[in-house]
Amino acid sequence: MPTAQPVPAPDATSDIPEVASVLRTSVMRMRRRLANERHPDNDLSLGSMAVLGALYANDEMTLGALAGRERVQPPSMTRMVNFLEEGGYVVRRQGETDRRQVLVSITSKGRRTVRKDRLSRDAWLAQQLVGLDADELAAIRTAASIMERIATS
Amino acid sequence: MPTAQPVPAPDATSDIPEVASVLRTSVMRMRRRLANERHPDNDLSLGSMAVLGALYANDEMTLGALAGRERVQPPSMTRMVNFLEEGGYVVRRQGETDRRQVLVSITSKGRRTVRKDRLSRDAWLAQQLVGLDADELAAIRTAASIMERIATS
DNA sequence: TATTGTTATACTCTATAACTATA
DNA sequence: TATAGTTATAGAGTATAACAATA
Repeated sequence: MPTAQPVPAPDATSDIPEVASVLRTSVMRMRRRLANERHPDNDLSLGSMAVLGALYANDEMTLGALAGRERVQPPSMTRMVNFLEEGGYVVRRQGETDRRQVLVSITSKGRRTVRKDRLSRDAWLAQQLVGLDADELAAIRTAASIMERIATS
Repeated sequence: MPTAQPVPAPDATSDIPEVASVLRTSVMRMRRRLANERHPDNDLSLGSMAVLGALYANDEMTLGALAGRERVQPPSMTRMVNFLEEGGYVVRRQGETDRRQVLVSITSKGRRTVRKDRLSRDAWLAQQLVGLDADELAAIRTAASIMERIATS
């Protein structure tokens, strides 16, 4: 029998498959729930709002950059930008140095929408988070950051 | 000027809107990435695999219970079960006490598929988690558990 | 020739409404 | 009448393939 030893550091590696599994499952269910809970007075899809959010932060992006950032194919981004442009949330202009490019920028209506909706569009989720303690919020923040890195890697 | 005081305990509540926002965003992107990264030799959708996983754990469930668990409407679950049944992964039988019910159970092929795929289907995600330390894995576990609770609430 | 974006088309997943069978 | 599940149908979101414009 081996001599008693300090408890070995938990082998984090051995947990990885299980963590991957629970993470994947919870992400799938969470996403569906989020899609169901979006605010009825906002006719923008979650995807469109994400695009608008990116433009809120970056002012002007090429369509390709938006597609890359949101991890959709260019035709999908064309559709989203069409929709946002029809609603007056963004404008297109032709690239100057490279005229194949389409530069998309957010309008003042788009900015207003982002600000107004940031208050309300996370309201449901925020409500679900009420009651969590600081450690739990920190865990979510850490996990979200890791997911973001994985999703955009 | 007020006397210097100990740093106040961070007001976790004030962080909630921001945490909600980053969580929502990361879930959306992560889900899309997961959908893109599923293993090519597995023709079962992520949703079908989740159903099979539930049946692996529970042996036999009604179609309604499966729909409730996966948070889809009954017609959607009918489709998934049809698909799984055609593939020989599950079988239907009529409820005994209530003959309106459809009891769905997993076949040995389904069990084999779950076992085999549990090893491979999370492989991509697990690979992304390699290198995380124990605290980070714990954070993901905590966050996943909270997401699961929220999504099924 | 290669790249950026668009158009045409089709597929997957999900929902609602109407229906059947059973309670 | 109410409930469990199915069928019919439609909508949202995404993809691939083919194309146009530009580099």
